[in-house]
Amino acid sequence: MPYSNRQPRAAATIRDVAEESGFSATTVSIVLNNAPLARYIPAPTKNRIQKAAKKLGYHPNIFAKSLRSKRNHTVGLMVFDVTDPYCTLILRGIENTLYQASYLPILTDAHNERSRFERYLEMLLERRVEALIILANWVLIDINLLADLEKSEIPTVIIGRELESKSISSVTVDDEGGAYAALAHLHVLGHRKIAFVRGPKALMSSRKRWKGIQKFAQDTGLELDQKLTIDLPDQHSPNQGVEDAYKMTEELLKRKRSFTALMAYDDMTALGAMRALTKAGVKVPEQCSVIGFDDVATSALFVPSLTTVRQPMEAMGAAGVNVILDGINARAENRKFAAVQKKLPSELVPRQSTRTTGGGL
Amino acid sequence: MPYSNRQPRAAATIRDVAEESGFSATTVSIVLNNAPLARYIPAPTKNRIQKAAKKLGYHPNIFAKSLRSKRNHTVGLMVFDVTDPYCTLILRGIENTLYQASYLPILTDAHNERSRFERYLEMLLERRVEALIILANWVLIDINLLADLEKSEIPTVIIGRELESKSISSVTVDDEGGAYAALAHLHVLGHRKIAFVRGPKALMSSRKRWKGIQKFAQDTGLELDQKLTIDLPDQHSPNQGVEDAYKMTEELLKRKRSFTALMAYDDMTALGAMRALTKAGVKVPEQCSVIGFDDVATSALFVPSLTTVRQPMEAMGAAGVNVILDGINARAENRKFAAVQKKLPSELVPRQSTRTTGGGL
DNA sequence: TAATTATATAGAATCGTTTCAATAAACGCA
DNA sequence: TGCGTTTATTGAAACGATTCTATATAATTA
Repeated sequence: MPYSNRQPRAAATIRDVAEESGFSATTVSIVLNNAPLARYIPAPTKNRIQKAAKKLGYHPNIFAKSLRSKRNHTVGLMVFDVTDPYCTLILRGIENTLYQASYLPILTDAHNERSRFERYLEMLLERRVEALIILANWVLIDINLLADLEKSEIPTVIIGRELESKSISSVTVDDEGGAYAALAHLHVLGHRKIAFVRGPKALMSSRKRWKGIQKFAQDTGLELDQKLTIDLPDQHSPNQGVEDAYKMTEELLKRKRSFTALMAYDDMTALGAMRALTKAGVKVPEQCSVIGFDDVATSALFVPSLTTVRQPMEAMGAAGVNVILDGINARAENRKFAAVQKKLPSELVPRQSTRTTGGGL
Repeated sequence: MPYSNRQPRAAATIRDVAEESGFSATTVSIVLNNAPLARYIPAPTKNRIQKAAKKLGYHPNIFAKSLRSKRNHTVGLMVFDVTDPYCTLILRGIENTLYQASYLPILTDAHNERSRFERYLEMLLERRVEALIILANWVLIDINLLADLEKSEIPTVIIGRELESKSISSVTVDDEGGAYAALAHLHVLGHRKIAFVRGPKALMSSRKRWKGIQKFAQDTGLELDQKLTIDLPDQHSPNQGVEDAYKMTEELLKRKRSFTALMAYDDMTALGAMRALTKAGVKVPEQCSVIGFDDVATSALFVPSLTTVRQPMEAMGAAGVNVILDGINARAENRKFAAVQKKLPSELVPRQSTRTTGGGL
């Protein structure tokens, strides 16, 4: 019968099972939860109770259960923008790892808005989620926001952004190393005149990547030409990322300073840059190599496919979950638990958009 | 203080607020919930209670609350594959609409696996979500699965797939009309020899789109060349979609039968086809126009950008949520509520990948 | 044999709310 | 004045589980 006009006949309670099986609610509870005392209960009793439970289609009322036990096997998941392609694989990693631990996430999306973040945080805390996973794909986390999180007093991890916090864990990729490797890749291919479309200065990851670039330059004596470097605006948002990069690259081209390779802040930026180059008649990779960062899904599909530095997104999601799971367990056992800052290695993924500077322009 | 070694001092209860304010728990409850009886409570009393609640940082225990009221303002959200780019905007629409109604979704991802679907469904029902939203981006929903859903007896909507069910609602795009419009677009541009990479036969949307194509052919006398039609395999999965389409298009090209336009089942398929065409030396759109369906994020970024039929994804998500919200409300007021099948219009988005067959091959 | 201890089960308290039913004062009006 | 409302507030029951404490029998040990 459709739910439309069904009489919501009360679901079976533990007392129904007690009655059906001929034992008390206490015994039923002990058996069904396999509580410590269950070891004193003989098999026949257990069987009868289990049979009764099955017959009645008994499912413990989770509210009652949580009310007593103060646990609900639920974590809060706050994304700053689900439509950012950077999120999806991380989401997958999170979901998958939670699944294995029989936890379920409540999904919220801050839309990169401060007020929305706060409202959602409040909602999640009211629901007494056991932990918080923040997927900080973008800017915006200022110091106060961090304070909000710290006072929440439940295990919290931020994925995708480093943090100076004693109580909040984080999982990030090795931005510095990744950028270093990317530049090394271009260098090995013979590129010396390299343009950079840097990320917004406000972003920690942007600063780290630039640090990696500087380090490589220092290590090898490569000259970083100021005139070939341009920054994305600070109020840059991930979805207009391509658009912004397009404009910045046009800007760059106007300077009439030749380069044989372009390194972009991230894949979206690289895609925008490639578009601008193509539009300007510069062939990629024949006349100019392009390299990105992240390895979002689109990068592999593009023509030419984009050489990039892969963030191990699924692994990052998984690592984040494991961190908070540790936190939850520590808490349940009344142990101490210190926040951890994990940094995962990146991986260079060479594809079609980069090649040796042979004929070059 | 970090949560690591904090004494989890009990949160304030309604009785604490009662004591602090000098009224009974009953009165506090009435005031704080603005229950009907609150109209008899004078302002000064209300103020004192509210002040006390604020002072103690009182948040009602949601488990206790749900235990009594049997409501939890939570819906189950089952996605068949989050990594499918088709999902993201729908997710956004769902999230946004739920937010406005102060509902929160529990996110689950079936990974296109039957067993995982079942396990998650069970978990969601155990948590007594008030409704179910299924984001069926892909195949796999066989008849039994539908039965699973029907017996759940809570408002349920499937987004992205039509259904013959008296108790389950659905929200879909007008596949037939969309495909009709797409073909019309090609036709207007002068294309007559048109190749089709059709979706898996098992998919309802695939069948509908083909129906739209047939209808257009019939209406205009356009000839559909069997030799220019090829099907994606049934066990097609969204992420290998591009790969599959690539192979299928190569297959098609081997037939050595000329065509000036190619219509793909969806955007991913179109992207794969474009790649194969480019690889084979066929220029898009100069020598061959390509059109997709869906308008996933990547389509606008591609070079050339992909002409496609946009599904109003955010609107679909929103519509789905509104359907189940109606169901929830009907249920709360003990009204009847019939499942609805909504079909939203699509929109043609002309971009660079299609043009008139002027010089053509 | 008596005193323990292990086994098997149940009654009652508890978790923190909401809500039913009750009570008492103040008010309106015949 | 008296009686029915309206206003203002509360104690106690209920929601459905878990768990503490108690009890009775059986088995073991001194």
